Amino acid sequence: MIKEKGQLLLDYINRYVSLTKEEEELLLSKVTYRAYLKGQFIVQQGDICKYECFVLSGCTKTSYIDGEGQEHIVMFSIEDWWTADMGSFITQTPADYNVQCIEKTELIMFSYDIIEDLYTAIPKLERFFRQIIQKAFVASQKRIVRSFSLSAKERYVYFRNQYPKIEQRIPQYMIASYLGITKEFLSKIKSELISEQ
Amino acid sequence: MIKEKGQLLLDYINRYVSLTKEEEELLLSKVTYRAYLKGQFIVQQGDICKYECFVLSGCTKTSYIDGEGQEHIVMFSIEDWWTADMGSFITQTPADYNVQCIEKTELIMFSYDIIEDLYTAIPKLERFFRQIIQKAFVASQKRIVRSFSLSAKERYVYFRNQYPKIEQRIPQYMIASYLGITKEFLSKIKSELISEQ
DNA sequence: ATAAAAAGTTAAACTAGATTAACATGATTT
DNA sequence: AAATCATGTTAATCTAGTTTAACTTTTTAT
Repeated sequence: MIKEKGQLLLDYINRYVSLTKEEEELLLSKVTYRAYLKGQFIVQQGDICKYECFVLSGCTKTSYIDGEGQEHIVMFSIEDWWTADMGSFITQTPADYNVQCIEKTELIMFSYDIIEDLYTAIPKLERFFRQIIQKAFVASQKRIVRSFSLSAKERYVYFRNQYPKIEQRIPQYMIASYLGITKEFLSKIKSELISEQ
Repeated sequence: MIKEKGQLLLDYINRYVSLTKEEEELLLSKVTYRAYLKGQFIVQQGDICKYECFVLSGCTKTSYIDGEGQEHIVMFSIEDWWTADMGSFITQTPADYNVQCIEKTELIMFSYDIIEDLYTAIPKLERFFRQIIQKAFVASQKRIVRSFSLSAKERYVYFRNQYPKIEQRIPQYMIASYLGITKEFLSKIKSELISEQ
């Protein structure tokens, strides 16, 4: 299974660094393939997050339940992206977030216990992860900027343009949560956008 | 100069990885010490950001000027932290942010042209930067969560508790900008907090 | 096919925070 | 010491987005 599915991961990694055949084999021998059903949790708030996961197919949401029991979605992860509670993973302390599948989702999982060995055996992976985390950090900073320099409507239009494929696959109330607004207000925004042209 | 000032940087790095004496010397021979005056810019919106900077002393703000000419502060960096426009640095494209000193500030600068050589010569640095960027990413995600699950007053109280030292050093209108509110509203929040007890 | 549950819509009343504007205090320069 | 400029305050008015609640549409399960 991992042989067959692993190629997608290798292709992805090789966009950043070039692994030798031996390194590729070693890597695939250390990671785990797993499929989750829609609704299943990869991480639950309070768990110790044991895995960094590469998404082969499907979609997950990373969310936070606040004091009033309200869910706030922090990110979606689709094919060719990563999912985990990074904070919990790197410190091995209880997770702040839930990671839940909103479609049937296939993952390749890097466990905490083996990732250090992998870094030692394949130093290029350290570079690879540094690069993708740098990109994730930059994206996260840009999201903060958008959250205070754009109105809700502008953020929605930005989201729709940036992630046209995601929008089709996700219920609207989750998009509202990701944008930091209520589902009612998103509904209003959408009807305004329609009547605008 | 770098000999004398560099020890702070080495101490910081050695909290994450252990460098040999030779690696320490090589590192210090490749980086640059520089002092900026209050008000000077390290990066200006539109520049290509050439340096990742470690802050030895002083304080910088990283901010964004929006379409209406409003400044939005994305982060402050003080002693023992980093400053740059990471997005511009990693892609060598024009910066979205200004990085400006709000005090006299001493830096150690890692230039884009030498950092790749350093990674090659000292692979441990790759690990070091991976680790600090992971931490920065986690902090950035947490800030997004706070921005939509806390009120302005709660965010201010959080900031005050989290960064008591920074608050004293920074004009209030910059704190308001960082919190994503107007200076007038922060003023109101402060007077409410005083009358509350 | 039907019922039940989940997701989306609309509209009225409300509130956190913005805007405007006038004033107060403090710091810097001459 | 006065003048200027940057920073901070207060209060009235306004608005983007929330809340509540009733209703409609779509999806899922039986």
